[in-house]
Amino acid sequence: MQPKRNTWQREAVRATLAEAHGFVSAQQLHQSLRDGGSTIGLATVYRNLAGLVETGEADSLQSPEGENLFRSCATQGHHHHLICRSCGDTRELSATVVEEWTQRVGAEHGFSEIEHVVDLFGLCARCRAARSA
Amino acid sequence: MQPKRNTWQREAVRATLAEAHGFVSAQQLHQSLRDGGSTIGLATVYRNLAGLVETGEADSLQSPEGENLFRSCATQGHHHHLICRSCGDTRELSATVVEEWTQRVGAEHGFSEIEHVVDLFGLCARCRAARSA
DNA sequence: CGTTATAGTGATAGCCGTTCTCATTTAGAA
DNA sequence: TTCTAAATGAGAACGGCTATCACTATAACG
Repeated sequence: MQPKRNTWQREAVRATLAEAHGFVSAQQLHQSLRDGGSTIGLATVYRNLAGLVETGEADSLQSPEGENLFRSCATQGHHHHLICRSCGDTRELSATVVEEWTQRVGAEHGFSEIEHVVDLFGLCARCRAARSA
Repeated sequence: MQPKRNTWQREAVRATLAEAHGFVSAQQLHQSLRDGGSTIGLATVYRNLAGLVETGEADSLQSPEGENLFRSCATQGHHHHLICRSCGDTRELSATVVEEWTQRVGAEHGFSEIEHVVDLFGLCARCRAARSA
């Protein structure tokens, strides 16, 4: 276990991430902080985000454009997301079915160290209503 | 409909992609072509790959590292992939379990038009053996 | 308290995949 | 053959991210 010091930068990243409504990019987060008067560096934002992901305090996923997005995580442990492609609203999902399936399929093909990307994008009820209005 | 001309470059990309065993990056494909004596440019490889994806002749997905990978598509219609992160060898999967799960979860949360990204990355038997040797 | 070792920081350079630019080439129609 | 614009290719540019390294400040210890 590496030593971890408490810095105001780490806390600032944590706080700003928590304030964000959905998934945010590291750069957006950095900009928010700078806009708020912080002198925090971009590299530090990246480092702390990576740290938060490692400890399970934050989630990360790739946007379809290949950018890494982050979100402060409510649920501990492994889980997936259902994301509204219109408003970005996110639901956290746990999916035993999927976990079992990945393991089984991996084993059947002789693959090990299975990593899986399972994210659902859809249109939430509110956005669907708004669109048809 | 935009005009499409037939160039030897397009055909070369198609052919080399078909020869590849699994998912390949644009850069790898370009390198293969150059190694084979072709004078094709990198930008052209990118352009033609994008074109093939658009017409459904090729699949594309993001690796966990954020790189775009391409593959000439055997199965028509919706399917998933199990990909060796070392050699790129790929198995196409159909997964009724997963399809059902996505629909159910979407409905439970009032989401519609569910799109899902489900791709598995692992280490195939051959690469695992090679690594421990 | 003050001292001190070192984890953490921040500016910036660098890396890597991808896209853009633009002069040149060439497919395909006339 | 002639013509025109789609397509090409070399390299510049771009954007996200990581590495570097001198400096700062946390927190353990005296």
